[in-house]
Amino acid sequence: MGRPPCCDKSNVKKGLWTEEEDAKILAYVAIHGVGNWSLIPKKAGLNRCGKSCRLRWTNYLRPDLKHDSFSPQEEELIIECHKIIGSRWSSIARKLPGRTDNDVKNHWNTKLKKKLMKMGIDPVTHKPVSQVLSEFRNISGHGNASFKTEPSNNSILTQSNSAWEMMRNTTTNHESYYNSSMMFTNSASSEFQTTPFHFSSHPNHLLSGTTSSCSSSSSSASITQPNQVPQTPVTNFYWSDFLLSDPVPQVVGSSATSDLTYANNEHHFNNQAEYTSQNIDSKASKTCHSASSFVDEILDKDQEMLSQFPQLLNDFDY
DNA sequence: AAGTCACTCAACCGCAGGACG
DNA sequence: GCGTCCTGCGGTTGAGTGACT
Repeated sequence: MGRPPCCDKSNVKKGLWTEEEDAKILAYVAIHGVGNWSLIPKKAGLNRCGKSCRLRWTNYLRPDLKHDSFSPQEEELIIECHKIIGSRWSSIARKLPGRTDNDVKNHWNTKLKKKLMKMGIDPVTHKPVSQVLSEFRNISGHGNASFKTEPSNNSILTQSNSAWEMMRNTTTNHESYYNSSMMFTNSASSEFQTTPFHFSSHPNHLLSGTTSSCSSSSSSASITQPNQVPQTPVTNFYWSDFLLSDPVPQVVGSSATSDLTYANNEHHFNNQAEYTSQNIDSKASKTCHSASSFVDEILDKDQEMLSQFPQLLNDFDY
């Protein structure tokens, strides 16, 4: 049976909105306010689905919306928020007054993702692509011929896409992978970490739109070059090493650690976003003591699974 | 000038969760 | 506890447009 449609699809108009339709919604909302969108089309004299009306209002007609392009500061905040909470566009949009989740999502998919990939940063893990590729070779055992090609400057995007696709294909449920990744501390995997990016200490350096910003990075932004072998050799594979290296920008000179509650604690995320924008060292001492044992348990399970199902590693077919 | 391609973004779709009776 | 309705959300689609051949 399934869920009944929200409206008679065959009798409602679809597609782009006309000025006249916009005017009808605006006029109705001005008098009655928003709410009960299923009734609004009828009351406002629109041949549209209520859901469509709500979307048009929230994404375009709302008076508090900005319609200009994203500023570098907004872009940096999106990237930082995405690093922390992933593709929770509505939460990210709440950090950007006048922007909708649809705006943020579109901007990420069309601009920011490509910018990061051009800079050699995997947009999913926010880690250097070379590191992701290097680690992935360890998943597949002793490497695979298709990934042994030497990356050139011209192949950064291709390499990035490869890394991205590998992550997607390897994870049966990408969202669960991502959510679980948010729950980890970096403490257990710090042995294999490269130096994290410091967004806040270098405003806009990520967003200059050129790869030169990457190559000219200072000591505080020591991202691994796309065509460069990671400085820290990866000798073993750990799932935890695929996870975000640090959900918050690391404070130089401190032992800032992450927190287990990022993914599920909006309040905490708000604090972190403010923290990010202000670059203050207020949470450096906030430590989660259960994190290591949690990661250890995951790793133990991982080893257990591999010992029981060794053929899993052989099943990858790239 | 015409055709093709790539990109952007508004809009759609289906699912999940909360409120309510 | 269950069903229905409404709203919010994230992923995806496709029309429009400009760049390129």
